[in-house]
Amino acid sequence: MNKYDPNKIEAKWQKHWEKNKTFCVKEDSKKKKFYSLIEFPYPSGEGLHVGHPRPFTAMDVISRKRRMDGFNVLYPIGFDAFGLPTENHAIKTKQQPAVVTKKNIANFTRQLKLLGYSFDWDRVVDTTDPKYFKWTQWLFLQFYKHGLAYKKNQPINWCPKDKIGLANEEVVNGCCERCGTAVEQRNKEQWMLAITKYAEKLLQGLKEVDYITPARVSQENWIGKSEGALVNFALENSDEKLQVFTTRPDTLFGATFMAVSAELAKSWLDKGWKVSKEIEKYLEKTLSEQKVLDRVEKEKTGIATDKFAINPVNGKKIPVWITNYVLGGVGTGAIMAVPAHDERDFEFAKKFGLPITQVVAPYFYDSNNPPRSDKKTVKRINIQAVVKHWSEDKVIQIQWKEQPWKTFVIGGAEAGEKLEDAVKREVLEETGYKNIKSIKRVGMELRSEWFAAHKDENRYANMNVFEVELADGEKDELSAEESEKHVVAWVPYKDIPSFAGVGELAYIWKELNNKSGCFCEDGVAINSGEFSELKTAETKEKMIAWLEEKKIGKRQVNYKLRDWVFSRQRYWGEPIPLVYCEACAKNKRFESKGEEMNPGWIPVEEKSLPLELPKVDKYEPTDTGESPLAPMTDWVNTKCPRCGGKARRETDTMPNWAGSSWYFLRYTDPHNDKAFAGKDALKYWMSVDWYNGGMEHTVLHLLYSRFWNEFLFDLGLVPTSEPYKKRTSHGMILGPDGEKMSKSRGNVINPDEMIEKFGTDSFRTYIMFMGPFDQAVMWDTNGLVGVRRFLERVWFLQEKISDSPASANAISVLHRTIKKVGEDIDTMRYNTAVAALMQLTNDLMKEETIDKNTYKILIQLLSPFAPHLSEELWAEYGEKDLTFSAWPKFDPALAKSATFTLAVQINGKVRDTIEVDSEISEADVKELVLKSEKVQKWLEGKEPKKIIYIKGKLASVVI
RNA sequence: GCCCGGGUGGUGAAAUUGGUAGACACAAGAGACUUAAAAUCUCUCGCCGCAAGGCAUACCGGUUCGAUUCCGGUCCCGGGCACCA
Repeated sequence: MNKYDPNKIEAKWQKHWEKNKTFCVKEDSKKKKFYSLIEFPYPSGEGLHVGHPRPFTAMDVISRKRRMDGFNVLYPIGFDAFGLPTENHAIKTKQQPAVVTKKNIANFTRQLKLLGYSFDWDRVVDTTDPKYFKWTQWLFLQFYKHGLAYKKNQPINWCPKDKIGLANEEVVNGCCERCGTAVEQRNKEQWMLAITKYAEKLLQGLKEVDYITPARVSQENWIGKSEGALVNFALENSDEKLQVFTTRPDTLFGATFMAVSAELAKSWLDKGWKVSKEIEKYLEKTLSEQKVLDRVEKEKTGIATDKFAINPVNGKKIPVWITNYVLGGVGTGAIMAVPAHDERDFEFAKKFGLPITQVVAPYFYDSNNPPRSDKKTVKRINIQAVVKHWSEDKVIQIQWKEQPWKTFVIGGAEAGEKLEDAVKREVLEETGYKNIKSIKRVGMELRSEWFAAHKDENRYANMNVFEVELADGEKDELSAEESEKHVVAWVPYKDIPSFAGVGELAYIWKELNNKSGCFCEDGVAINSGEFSELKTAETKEKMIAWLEEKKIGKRQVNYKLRDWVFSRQRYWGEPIPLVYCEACAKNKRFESKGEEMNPGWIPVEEKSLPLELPKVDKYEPTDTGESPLAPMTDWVNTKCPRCGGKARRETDTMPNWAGSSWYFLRYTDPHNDKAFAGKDALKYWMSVDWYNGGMEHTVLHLLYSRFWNEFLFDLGLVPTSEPYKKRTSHGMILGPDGEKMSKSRGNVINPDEMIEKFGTDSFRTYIMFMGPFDQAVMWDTNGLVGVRRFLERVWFLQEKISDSPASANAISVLHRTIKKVGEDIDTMRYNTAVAALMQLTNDLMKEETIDKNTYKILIQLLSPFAPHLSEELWAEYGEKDLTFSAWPKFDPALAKSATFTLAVQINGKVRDTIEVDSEISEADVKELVLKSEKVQKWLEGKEPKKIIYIKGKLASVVI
């Protein structure tokens, strides 16, 4: 046997796969397809980062396993190569970005090939290749023609360092996502894509796909759908209305003031509203503060005005305030403030002494004693008292004798009785304590419903909770009647959450500790006229109906999602293929919706695509925010494709996200020059069966590419509305110090070095073994040593191969491993899959000899992780095409072992283990267990109460 | 603040319809082989204890014969969103 020499083996098989085009696929209607996708890398000058191989290897393992499962697998690769780092590097080194890109792609390709991935290298795409971006431009024109692209002058987020406009999504905490520089607001004409038109579709589409929860949730949050109502408030002494959007129309009765944004107030000023000097000053200050984009929560400020609004539901006059916490760009720029049920309004009302009116009561029903539909319901006013000890940190717990309840002091208020008096009376009656120091309300008035078994009726209570401090321990004897019903106990304050028997316990506990005084959840309407005692959902519906009937409001759906700023003022991106023609603007002869919306903007003719970038020496970004293409008059001045007259080109380029919004479609037919992809290819391969990528792309890239795909689906150009069936995400690989890898920290691991030292197979297997795939893991080169040892052992096992049949134990372990590895790969639990393979290998090492068949199955199971070593050994034993060999079949009968270790528990603790026959009967187990010396010892001659037998696992003796 | 994750040996981590906590690896220690080193192999390895046994899955309580797993509460860490009305 030769020594295991990974470098030699790996080079050999990589050449073999390349020469034979093993992983290049064609559409084959006879075979089921599987399309696995990774996010194509940005080919930076740094070369491959050790983070790349984690998702790449993971999906390679899946792809290789799917091939062995009989699927026709497409696993493509490409390069997302437009973008800032390359452009900046090119500027610095005085090269053409195209040249730099080419070099970087070559280096990435070399590195990726060293990793032995089963990519279809015939389908490589490069977003900067004119043959590719011809279709990116063509697709943009479809958006344009269908009226989904429009030009808009609006403040944009400008990064002064990168000299580039940013989409809202690219601004993080008021700073540039890429470089961290504080973002400024600038006015600029920008091309926009109307992604908001697809908000509902993008939201609904999430229901039919299998995305990991965080990915789905963050998309939902980003789309930010909220349903509610628009309500018009009449202004006193004016014909004007003040319109607000609210998601809580059910709280209308609780609106005690109006809050408007500074922007809205300013617009009133411009219309001639006369205000005091103070208000003028306040507006000026607030507006200038809001220009600075910082997302940190500010101290709430505000100023009262001379305006009053009329609350349409109760005719009450309520003041209009200008505030800084209502934003101009959100909703209508004004709100109705309901301080009892909105934290922000609450905070503001407290600060300025504005009235707070409760109109929603927290609602609870006791799930242990739910109201019964066959019993009558009695309405009552109730009180509960949390009675605190005069010197210790304890409260009274009433322990009921007839019911399993442990409650506070609880009772009813009699007709006309003041609630505080009821509290005093009940405390005296139920506990005997006489001297009360203070009584304070806890939380709000609430509603509670339960079945009162002792009275055989349902109770619907107007419940009021009080905190009662005793002055001292002086008390009366309890009446015989009371002491028969319950026991009075003092329990530690912190044990309150373990009380039982009241539905509202959690609410009381929260309010006791955090006296916010504001309730923002659903409940029951109170103090709301005809709507009182209705549940929140029902109140909303009825209120909207009422508003619509009275013509003072209507149902409204809002989305947080904003349209996509699609212009960039940089060189290294796809030119936007539009020209501006003044003559055509005047003629008003529009050939598409886009031209109607953007008069004078004429699409470049499709036959003249791609519109390439001019090759020039100087393409630095400008400080003015103008595109570097703008001064290139030779390129800019052109003929109008419509009228032949003078025209100039759009000088903005597309954002980085454009090319990556449809690359998965191009992979299905990458060389097509008649269409972005052929219908048959799309029909066969789409949609992507499994897409793995970084969490950082779950909002932007995922949303944008879904948007493009859904738009193309509506045009009938792609076969499915959702592009990805399944989406998963990998955790980050951290440096050996547990920090994010970065050059400045000096904790960067170079994959080339690792591969040279340990071999690709060890590297791949280690990356899969490191830890749970979806969690961040620390790099540890020592771990790589361990994996290399494992592969050495697999290699060494050849020595043990003989003609004698496999032992029963070996067969059993082998079959359990077949099951485990297959299942673990399918669910991305790679770390335990590798552990199982190690276990099997260790077990086989202990065998005298092993048979060839067992060894070959081990090789197959290992092959997705360590394909080179596996191919070499597979060939060694006279086989061909490991890639397409059938995945080993699990046989449950063979996986069974003859005996198992029975754990014997006594009162839940393991006291003994006995090796027993797998087919042992329950009766035999019980007999055997009782014979055990250890059990005898613990029993001390007594009879066990019972013996529980869990088949194949354990017996539990209860004493 | 809200929404997701997560908290288990010296380290990375295993363990799901509730059933032997620590699989698999790393590190460490002891030994074998060797002139020596590396490599390899064997053994030990949660904590306390000579042992019997006790204590251990962030913490407190509950349900259960039995809880890392289920329920209630508390604390801490990571990620995302953040005056969205």
